[in-house]
Order: sequence, then C-alpha cells, then structure tokens
Amino acid sequence: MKEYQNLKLDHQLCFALYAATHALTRAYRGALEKTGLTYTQYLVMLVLWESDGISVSKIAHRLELDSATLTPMLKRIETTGFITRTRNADDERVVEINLTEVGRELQHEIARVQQRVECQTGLCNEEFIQLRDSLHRLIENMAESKEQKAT
Amino acid sequence: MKEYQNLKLDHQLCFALYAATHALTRAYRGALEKTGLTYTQYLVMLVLWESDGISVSKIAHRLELDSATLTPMLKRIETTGFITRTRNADDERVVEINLTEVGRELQHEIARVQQRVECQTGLCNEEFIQLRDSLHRLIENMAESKEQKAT
DNA sequence: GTTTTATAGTTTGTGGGCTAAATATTAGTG
DNA sequence: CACTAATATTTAGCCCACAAACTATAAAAC
Repeated sequence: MKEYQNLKLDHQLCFALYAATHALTRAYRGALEKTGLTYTQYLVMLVLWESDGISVSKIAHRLELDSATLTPMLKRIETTGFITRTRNADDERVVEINLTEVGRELQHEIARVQQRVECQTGLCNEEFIQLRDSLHRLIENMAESKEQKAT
Repeated sequence: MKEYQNLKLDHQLCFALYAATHALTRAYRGALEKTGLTYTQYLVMLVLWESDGISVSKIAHRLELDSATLTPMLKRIETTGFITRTRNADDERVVEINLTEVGRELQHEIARVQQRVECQTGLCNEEFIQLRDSLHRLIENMAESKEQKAT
C-alpha cells in the first residue's frame, strides 16, 4: 500500500486547527460555566457588546453562522436574561437583539475570563498576533476561492 | 460604558480559530460529499490509514475526542462499508476498528481531495508550516495548563 | 392594485460534540 | 469463589451547525 505522507494526521493543517479550536473551546467552557453561557453564546455576546440592537442576520453574518443556528441559540440566551428579542416595528420581518442591563454588566466579568484563557494559550504577544493574522489571511483566502467556484 | 479592546471580536484568537476551522470544514464538506464521508469521519479515516485495527479509545485519544462521540460516528461509517467493528476476543471490553478493502482503496481518492483543499488555503508552504507549528505549540501549552489545574 | 420576487426569520431533520450515568467485562483481593 | 476496583463501551440529554422547506412581510414588476 502506497504511503501518502500528506495524509498523516500530524501533517494536516486542518487537524491542527480542529484540535486547537477544541482546546480553546474547552478552556472557555470551564471558565464560562458560572456565567451560564456556552462558548458560542459568548461569541454572540462579543458581537452585541460591539454593536447592540442589531438584527439576527447581522449577527449571523458577523459570526459566519446560519440564522437557523442562531434562532434557537438566541432564544436560549434570552431565557438566561442577557438579551431581548423584539420585532422591528418598521419592518416586521426583522428581529432585533438588545442587551439587557444584566447583559451589559456581564462584560466586566467576561473581560477577566478572556484574560485568563488568553494566558493559558502560553503564547508570547508576538506569536499570538502572528498566529491570529495568519488565520485571518487563511479565512480571507478560503472566502475568495469559494467565490471563484461560485462564478 | 468602558471599552474593552481585548473583547473586540477581531482581536480574539479564539474567533480567528473558530472561523478558520469552519472555513476549512466547509471546504472539506463539499469535497468529501461524493465519498459519503463527513469531515469528522474523514479524520477518523486518517487515523485508521495510519494504524488500522486499533481500539475505539485509541482513536478517541488520537483525535482528542470522547469515546461517547466516536461510538455513534463509527457506527455510521460502518454502514457506509469503509470499516468493521469487532470485539477483541482476548479482552471483550475492547472494540477493534478495521478497514475494509473499500476503506483502504478510498485513500487514493481522498489524497486528491486533501490536495485540492490545501490549495484553497492559498498559503505558501512556508506560512502553512509556520501556522501549523504555532497551532501545535498552542495545543501543547493548553494541555499543560490543563494538567496544572488538575494538580 | 394585484401578482411576482426577494428578504428575514423560523422549523425540521441529521450529524457532531460534550457530560453524566449506566452497562459489561476484566483484574485484583481477601 | 464472592467482592471490589478498574477499564471500555454505550446510552441519554443537551447544545451547536447545516441544509432544506416553510411563513410572513416587504419591494418590485406588470
């Protein structure tokens, strides 16, 4: 049987990404536990702290998620009391997501959680930034190659 | 309201990882479609091509997944005909996973799929390797900080 | 002004991933 | 041999992600 070196698990970028994402997600899961947020819900809150009162589809676009994923998730966050969901009066197709007072306050606690997990990565600031920027280039490139396929 | 620069979505390493993983996963989803494998099932096959006939828990350890995640997944792969699941005769606690002939043959086709997706990342070889190695360091560091917490 | 067409969001069904708990088998211990 | 501990697998229940189908509203076309 021919040996495909490129198929070795440890040579794969995709597996490195997969494993790193899981490692970070697990770290956040533990740290977020007492807030009642899951990791993905935490990402939604990050979006809202940057731009409160936006629509479901805007959040979906920002996080590159499907609105079918967000609808049930937003409902769960709503039950925890951090956000409200209201139909826009001018355009009743649109559902607006707003932070509650509790949701805004949560930001202070989360800032500490974020700090802690970032430390756990054990990367110096330089490598942290280099890694992040490489990932952004990768994301950009993947988006382009997807567009090309569409045309 | 105080502004936490570190909480900006685009400053977060975790979101860059999250988005990059999703982008790659989506690319693989499309490319793997005609084989009938999902992305995670593809990872399992990579493990098996490296070491056929290992136990469920060994696969779980290699992919850093819970065996509770793998059991239903392996059953699905089994129905597609790429693997078999058999209890070890000496120690009936253990379930061994073996490739079928079709499963071994699949490797040739998958090698081409892998090549194609790797191209879509648009990274030069140098950056590819640098990124992958940074991720491995991150994974390593996260594992250490988890151990420290346990002690 | 009524009929398309497009847009925003939800629902449904499948696969993946986790935790906690249940089950089954093997290995020790007296 | 019975009792307990350890290991491996499975089950059950929850959340996330996506595709496809559906509902409701708004905008465009005629």
